[in-house]
Amino acid sequence: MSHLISGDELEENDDHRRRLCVSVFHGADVAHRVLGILQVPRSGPPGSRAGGRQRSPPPPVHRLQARHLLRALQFDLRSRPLPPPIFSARLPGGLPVQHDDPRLCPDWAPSEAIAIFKSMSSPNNFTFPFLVSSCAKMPSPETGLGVHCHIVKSGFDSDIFVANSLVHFYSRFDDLGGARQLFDEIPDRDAVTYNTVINGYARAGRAAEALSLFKDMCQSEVLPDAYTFVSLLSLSSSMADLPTGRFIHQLMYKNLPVSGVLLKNALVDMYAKCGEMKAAKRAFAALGPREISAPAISSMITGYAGRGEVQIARKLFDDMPVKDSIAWTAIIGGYSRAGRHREALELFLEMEASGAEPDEVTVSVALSACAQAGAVEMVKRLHRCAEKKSPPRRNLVLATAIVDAYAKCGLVAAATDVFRGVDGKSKTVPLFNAMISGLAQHGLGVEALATFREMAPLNLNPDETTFTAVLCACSHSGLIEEGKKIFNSMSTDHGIRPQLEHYGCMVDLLGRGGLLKEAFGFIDEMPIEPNSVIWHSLLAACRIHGDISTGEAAARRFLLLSPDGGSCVLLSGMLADAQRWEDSTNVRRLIGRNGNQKKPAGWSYIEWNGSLNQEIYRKLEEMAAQLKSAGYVPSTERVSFDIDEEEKEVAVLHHSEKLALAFGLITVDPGAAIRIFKNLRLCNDCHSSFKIVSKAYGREIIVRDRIRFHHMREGSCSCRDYW
DNA sequence: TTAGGGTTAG
Repeated sequence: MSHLISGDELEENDDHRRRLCVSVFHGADVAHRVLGILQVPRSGPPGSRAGGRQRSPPPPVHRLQARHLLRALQFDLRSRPLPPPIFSARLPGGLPVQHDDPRLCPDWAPSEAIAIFKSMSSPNNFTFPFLVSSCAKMPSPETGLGVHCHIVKSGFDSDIFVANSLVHFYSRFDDLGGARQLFDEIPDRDAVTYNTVINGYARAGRAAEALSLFKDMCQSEVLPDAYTFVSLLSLSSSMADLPTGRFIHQLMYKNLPVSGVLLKNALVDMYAKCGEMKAAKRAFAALGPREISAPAISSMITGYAGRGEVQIARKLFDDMPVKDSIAWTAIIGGYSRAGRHREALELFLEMEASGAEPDEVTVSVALSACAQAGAVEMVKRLHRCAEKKSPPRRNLVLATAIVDAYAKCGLVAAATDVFRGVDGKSKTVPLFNAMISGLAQHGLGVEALATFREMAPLNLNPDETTFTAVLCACSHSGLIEEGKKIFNSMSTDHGIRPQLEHYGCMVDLLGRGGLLKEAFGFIDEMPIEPNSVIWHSLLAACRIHGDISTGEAAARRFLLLSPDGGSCVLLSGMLADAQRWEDSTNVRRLIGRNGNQKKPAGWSYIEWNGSLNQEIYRKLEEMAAQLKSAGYVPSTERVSFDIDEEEKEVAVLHHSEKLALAFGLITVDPGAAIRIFKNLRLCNDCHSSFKIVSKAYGREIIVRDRIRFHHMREGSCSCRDYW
């Protein structure tokens, strides 16, 4: 189309218009342009006649034309000839891999499709499926709900195609109740009807309902097809449920030839997600040369990375000549899940440099790596990047990731700003969870509870994660009564049965608050079996409060569940506190004999000019001495055994966080906070010496340890020495 | 004398 034709000209020249409509068959990109030229008039909602009563309305688009346009707008890969393979990759086993460009799907124009519909003279049962499907692609369900009314009024809802598209529409907007109701009302359900609802359940993780419906389907006249199996395999993948996945595979094997790229990919994905890489590799090898595509490779990357085999995943990734954003995200997420956050972030930078466009999932995954690594400057950068591309106030996935990352990096105020920037009505449960949990980590219990109370007026139902965050907030801030009330309200008001982690929070809450006997009784009355973590938590509380008898009882229960001696350093430390040196030594000997588990090495790091420096040890040996000469006297009157993770370190002076602090004192601008990230818990000595330093040097020090944040200023800490 | 609905990878 070398020149543009004005809408007026077209209205006078119907023939010309028809020719344009025919050209629509070349694809939706062309259709898009045609629509721009046609300037389809805006009109009222379906069912109202506002559109038809406009003054001098343009001639309505003929039904046939509209159908062609609608079809073109829905044009997707299925109707395109398979493009030639554009690259080849190689599996570790040496299998050649070819890939078809998966990103040929043109821009969607659902709103234009709807506009076309509104100008139609008489839509029929062939029109509605297109229309409803367009409505299912809209950001919100309003239009589709209007269309549904229109369909019911015009009686087309009895058409199976129309009904199926409506079932899909409800399912897409997560209204599975609505979808199921429609499903139940359809007298002659076909495979598509079943598939649509099964897929809806599968995507929502409602495995039992999906499988039960599948069973109904098998017992009915309707036979499952490839679509059914794709959904069921996808369900097994997302739940990492290997037995179910295998069962589905067997059924498939008996009942239909495994054909079609999607089904084969789904099989690869199922085995990969279940960590069954041998079977995944077999399924991958069964792909034809033209079937090996980005989805299959991405599944393999995720599978290998998930098992910690990052090198194999990396090799697969490196061999992809064309890497789409999903493959990039898979490998970045793979490094991050393996704890290699810094490499994950380096890959993200590489992705940007390569010209590939990170999408919202890529940015979220990178943010999560930042959050784990404490990469403050990178979070700020990603936030700026998101503001440009898809502002978090409207993109809830990004908003949630940013709130989480800011909070985990110690910038709780920045997290709050982003959270407040999201319109109340748009806020989601995960967003609230990120915010509440962030406030909890910073010991801002009152603020966390206030945020929690904002949920009910917005009709948001807190989930398991919300309660974990809220109870954690109570625990970190010593809000015992509030915590108890909220815990009890879980089952009475919200219908959520407390899980082990919630019981754990309660034990922590009671224990830290000194209610050790109550905590003990609480554990004994738990309806689910307590694990060693719960007893350990009580043991830790007993040590804080110096309650040896309860501590010994807790230690006995702990040992029953964790006979390798695990963290009995706590008990030994507690006995040492009580000056029962002999007992303490005996316990430590016992640990020496049985406790052969490897402890992670302690590390801290601090960001300097935005770059992460994990090798501060070497760099900072000299700095420690300098710190000492500046008047800092290490307090060694209580060398705690609680610092089991770092017991190999000879002296508390050499704790990595102290070195990081020394480095921070020298390198961080006066006036700016010194932010330190530590993988383990801050020990007593470091905690008290940091407070001294904050006063002596007039610096704000923010430390993130394994459990929470400590904001230290003027000689005191935000945790009020309660952590 | 047709056409239309539902599926895979982070």
